[in-house]
Amino acid sequence: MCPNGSLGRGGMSFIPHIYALHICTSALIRTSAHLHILSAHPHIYYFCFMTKKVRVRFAPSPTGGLHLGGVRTVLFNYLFAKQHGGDFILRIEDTDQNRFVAGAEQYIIDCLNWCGLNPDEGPHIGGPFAPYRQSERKDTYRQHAEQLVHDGHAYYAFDTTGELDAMREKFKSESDPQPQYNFFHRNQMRNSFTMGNDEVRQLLMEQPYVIRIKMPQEEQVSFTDMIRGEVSFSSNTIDDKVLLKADGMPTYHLAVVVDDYLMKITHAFRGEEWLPSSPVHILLWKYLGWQTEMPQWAHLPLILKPDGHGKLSKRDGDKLGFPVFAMDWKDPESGELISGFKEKGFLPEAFVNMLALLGWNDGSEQEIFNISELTEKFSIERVHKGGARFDFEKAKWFNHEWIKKQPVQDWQLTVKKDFEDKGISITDELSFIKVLELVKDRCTLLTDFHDQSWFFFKAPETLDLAAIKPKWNEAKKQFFLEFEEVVGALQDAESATIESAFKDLAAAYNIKAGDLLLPFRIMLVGAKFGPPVFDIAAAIGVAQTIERINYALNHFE
RNA sequence: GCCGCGUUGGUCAAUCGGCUAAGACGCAUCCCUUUCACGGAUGAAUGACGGGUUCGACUCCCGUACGCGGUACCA
Repeated sequence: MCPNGSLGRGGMSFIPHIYALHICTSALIRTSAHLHILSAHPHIYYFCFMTKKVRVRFAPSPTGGLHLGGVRTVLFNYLFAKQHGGDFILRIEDTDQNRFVAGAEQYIIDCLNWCGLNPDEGPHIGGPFAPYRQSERKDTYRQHAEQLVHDGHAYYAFDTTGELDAMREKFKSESDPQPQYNFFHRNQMRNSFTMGNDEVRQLLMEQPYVIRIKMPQEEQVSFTDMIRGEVSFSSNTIDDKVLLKADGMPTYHLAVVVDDYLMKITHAFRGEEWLPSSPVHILLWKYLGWQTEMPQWAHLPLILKPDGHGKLSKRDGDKLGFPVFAMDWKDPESGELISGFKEKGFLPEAFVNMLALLGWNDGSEQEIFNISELTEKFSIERVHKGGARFDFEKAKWFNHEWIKKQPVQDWQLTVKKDFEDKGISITDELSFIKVLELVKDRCTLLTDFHDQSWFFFKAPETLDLAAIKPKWNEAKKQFFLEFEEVVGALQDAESATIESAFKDLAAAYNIKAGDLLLPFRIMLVGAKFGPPVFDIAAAIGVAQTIERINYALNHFE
């Protein structure tokens, strides 16, 4: 399956892309890291194979809650890693000190834990490539940025925000509404291209500066995306991105490349929003001299709003009545609470299953997958290119399927907690489980259990009198009065025993049992819903049944 | 504006040139159930548009339209 030592043929368009990674069975698989830069001049391209352990990472910035799309990115990373016996790393990209939000990192870790997608390495558990927080690796980035300057691939820039704005304003035109800091304009800015060495040295000590990548002119930067195939960009359309900010922190562009290299990442999966800046990253891999180690890229499709346009954002969720975060997130600044799937009543298995099927399927008709089936069947090349609209109804369907599928023991504690929060304390675990078992077919969310079964634990106070009043009469009243005695004298309180006693008595009264069933239900439940009445009567017991009949009889008049 | 990536029912989607175009969610009708559900059955509903290539195109190519993303000292 994984022949050793074979090399790719050289022709530019004949490079065999090694997609079928999943066919390899050993933990060590062959990966191809290749990059080809098509330039006007000598075609330079590299193509090499190496054997190494699969390592993937999820690299969120701790700026708030963990979004659906984020969890799906985690999932795909996780599945790919586990499928290949590789490692899944959590790396915190906290390079923007302005957007840092306290508690966000722990929240992300908690979400991953709830989903069962725990990393093998990360800031909370450490690992051989620690630290895993970029803010703690600050010095590393500068060193590489300086190296790029030294090699002529980057330069110092001293322009202030005001000067940048002025430049953009000055060159703005109909055909170029957003002028870029690039080969065309950089010669007119204040940077180490336009200034003498002495002046630069002087300024370096005196004022803040950034390091920018020097984007080449007229170069096609192409790479093979595991999902999209060949993707190509002209270097002309990309500006000289800032690599190192004035505060000494790297931007994402520098940090991902440096860390992916240092952490020996073999496959980099991220959202599609990164596709346009991928040439910057590819060039950086090349300029830093690491191209043979470059990971294989896969840009995941976005998850879109159910209606309207654009990608799903936290605002849509609460507006449309469904969560967009994995778990409840309370913004420490504003105090705003944004709801999560966990608290909404989702099973983590269902949440993960639903996410996996949003943009991926295994080609069969199967829709319900557990994590080990997903791990076995997942393949990155079957991930769709186009974005998927999120449909909360379908998400609920997944949850319902999982509620029916999972043993009650797995989630009863969650439901118990929900009951307690709603004022019902559970004392008898065993009968609680029986009740859950009885009503689970009619619950799509864990929070539905309360509404579907509270009457097992508490007598109804208000009764739906309108449902029985029109057909209520003295004969029925007499029936129930006598039924109280019959039930009290029963040998056992099994559902079937109660049922036959009920029907026998109905026959004796010459009333159709069907005409008595609804009143009985109203007596026990208060309304027209719930599992079969005799099951309810059996569950609440003889004494409680009699009590409820009595209470109702007093209210039916 | 420019650059990139997309486009099969309302939504998620199968299809790798042979289509009378799967399946699921949702919706409708019926059956089951003397409640509400579950379950079962049936039904309505799909290849953006225009050109090529081909015996044959949803599938390959080119345009157009539309959507999305990017165009920051944010990630």
